[in-house]
Amino acid sequence: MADQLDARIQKSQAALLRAGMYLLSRNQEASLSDIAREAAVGRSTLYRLYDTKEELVKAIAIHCLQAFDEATSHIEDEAESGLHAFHLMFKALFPLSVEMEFLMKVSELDEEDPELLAIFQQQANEIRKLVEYARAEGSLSHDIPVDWVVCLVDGLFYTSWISRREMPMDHDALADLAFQTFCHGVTHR
Amino acid sequence: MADQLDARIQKSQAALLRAGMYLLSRNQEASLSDIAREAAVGRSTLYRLYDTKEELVKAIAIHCLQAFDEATSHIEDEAESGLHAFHLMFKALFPLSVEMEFLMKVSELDEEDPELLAIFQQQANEIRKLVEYARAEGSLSHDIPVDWVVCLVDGLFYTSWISRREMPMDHDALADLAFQTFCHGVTHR
DNA sequence: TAGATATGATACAAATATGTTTCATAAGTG
DNA sequence: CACTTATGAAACATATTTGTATCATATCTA
Repeated sequence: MADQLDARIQKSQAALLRAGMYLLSRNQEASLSDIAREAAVGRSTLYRLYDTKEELVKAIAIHCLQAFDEATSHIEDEAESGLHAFHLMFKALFPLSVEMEFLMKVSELDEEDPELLAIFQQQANEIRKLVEYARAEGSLSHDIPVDWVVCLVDGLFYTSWISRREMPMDHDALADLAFQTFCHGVTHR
Repeated sequence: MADQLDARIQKSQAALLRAGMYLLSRNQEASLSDIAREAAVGRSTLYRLYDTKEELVKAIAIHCLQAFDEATSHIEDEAESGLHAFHLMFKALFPLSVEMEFLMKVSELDEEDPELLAIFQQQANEIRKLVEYARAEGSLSHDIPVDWVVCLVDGLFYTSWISRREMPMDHDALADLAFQTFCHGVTHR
């Protein structure tokens, strides 16, 4: 059960996923020609590996979600509390800013494909479970709805990647800021 | 100096701005045919009033920014403190969710046009001034950078409009939630 | 090394979007 | 009401993009 794929295919696929993620996250209207050029791969090869544009987008999205899963898989074991899990999550996911940006844009666009939708919802559900755990733990204020907290997590992801355009900052420091904001807001105590 | 514009032009323009704002905020790839159809206006008329697609987008963006200015103009007088101004701002701007969504998407896309860029930066600057005022007032924590707070405001706008997709909620209640989060985060005190 | 297979270049077809022009008709204006 | 002007429909040209097919060449595998 070694890798069944030709080395050339693996290389092309990796290059296309990377280029597609990069270009499409910056500009949804990027063409397949653009992506092939950025990947330094012939346009024919792109169409050979992905029948349609949708298929490429889906492959990239799945790739991003896998990266997320890998980056967060350790949290379950390491987290000492529900709140701590959020801190670890910010630290784990902020470095994946390109993946984050891509998924944010695609998740708005691609509401047709049931397969993708299922993965998105699964991802959202994991955050929701985290929120509910922290709430049950007594860490979260009770007059704040679970739904809002779930959205706030996404909102802090968004905050972090727009802030990286303005202030060049360490991913880790950004995660600390987001976590502090999440817990206590930004006012003087 | 009465309105120099024919009533028909005014009506067409208003319909096109509205339809364009609506469709483009949901899907950046909406075509001019789509927009004309949504506006119940002939495609020829669209091209007569806006030479290019860029011009239409710019007109919509300016329209949105004007709406923002109008909605927030009262804050300067009414705000009793720097923090209170943020609360008023959330209350004033959250109802403009379509305008907000449009501007967020366009501001990422349209980084060429200097005129638009200038308006965006002016808008961002007003938020920055608000943040700096609140900081000088002693309301904001000193170990949190001004840049982060500025981005957080945008992030809470984002949070609010994704939350409206999941939980149907009053704009006003949403603004309260955002303000509370801004001030104290979401943890139990 | 020999055979299998992925690749890039090219040409091609079809669909779609942008932008222009024309003209009879409808609507506002004075 | 008479006149001016905006409108919608249609035809048209152009550019871009998607997707397919072919074929000589380069690269991997066994």
